[in-house]
Amino acid sequence: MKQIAERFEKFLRTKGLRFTRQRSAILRAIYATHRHVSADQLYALLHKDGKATELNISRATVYRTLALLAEGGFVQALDLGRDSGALYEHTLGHEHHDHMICLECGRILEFSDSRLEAVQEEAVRKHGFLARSHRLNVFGTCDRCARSADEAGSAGGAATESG
Amino acid sequence: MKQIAERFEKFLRTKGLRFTRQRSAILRAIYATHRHVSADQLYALLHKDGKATELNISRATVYRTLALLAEGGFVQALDLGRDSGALYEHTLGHEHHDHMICLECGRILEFSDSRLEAVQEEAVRKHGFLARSHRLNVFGTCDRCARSADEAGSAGGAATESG
DNA sequence: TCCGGGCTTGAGATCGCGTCTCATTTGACC
DNA sequence: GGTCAAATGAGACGCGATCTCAAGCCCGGA
Repeated sequence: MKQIAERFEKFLRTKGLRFTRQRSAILRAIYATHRHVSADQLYALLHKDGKATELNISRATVYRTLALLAEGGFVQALDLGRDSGALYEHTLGHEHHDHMICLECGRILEFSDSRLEAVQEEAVRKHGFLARSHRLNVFGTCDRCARSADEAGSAGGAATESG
Repeated sequence: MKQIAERFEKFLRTKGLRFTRQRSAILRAIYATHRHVSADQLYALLHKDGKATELNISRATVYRTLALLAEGGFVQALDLGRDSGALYEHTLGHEHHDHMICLECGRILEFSDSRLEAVQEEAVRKHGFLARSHRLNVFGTCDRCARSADEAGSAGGAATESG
């Protein structure tokens, strides 16, 4: 965590920006959770802990800092359609991955497959396109919901893990 | 086109809904263009042609109809992050495809690759996930922009085709 | 230590997409 | 023609996200 803060600080300094207490708090907050959080959830988080009392970070600052973090590659936005706000996840220490979104329970699962990357890259290059990044979301039913559907509605099913 | 209208009509009737002039006009409008249009662009389109004068379709109706069209699989929404509204494209007569979005000129190109689908499906299934649909957007530089960058800024580059 | 410029911040206004409300109109069936 | 539910239009509304701007804070220079 400390190294990440240092990297963020360096990133900011390079751009002639400052590593303020607010930015530090927001960075720590998003690296403290392993779920996908929206800007507002993050805002709420920052106000639940003691951090709020002394800092009272505003919504605008949360959004501004998230934009900076995204620019520096410290977090990544994740769009699931426009019914809900954008979700963010921290990236450092996590390989690139794609997302499976369960339409039943809303869980967001991560997965990755190197072949997928390779095929993608090649398919795109055939069109003379130079890929810089991509976003793959698969929508469907997660294992847990599929199972509980088989059992004709027994336990679980409405979890909200990681999302 | 006529068959598509009939299919949409049948789709509506099945749901106990009506195939009105407004819905017909919106269907025709989105099938008349081969670009990806936003709800508001569609609204503007409907007001530029003669259709507007006699029908004067409201924004609400455009959104409502697009939702119906999407539900019936006649159009498909395409999310490119939340900086812009959702874009729609008609689907009948078009195979499934993914999108390459040029970050320089904004062009949206379509591509598809059966291997990609296969690998995707398999990768997801490994996790016990049952895929229902997916959305793959690749961001980068299109052939045209890459070329004009090589030529150190000669012609073109700012096209807005199909998006 | 004091000073000044400029980056940051907070609070609220504002924007923009999309949805909702509701009175009115329209379509379909009798 | 009559009836009733679906559909529409105009505008209000909700909400995520951004913008505005005065006040605050950081940091380097004197």
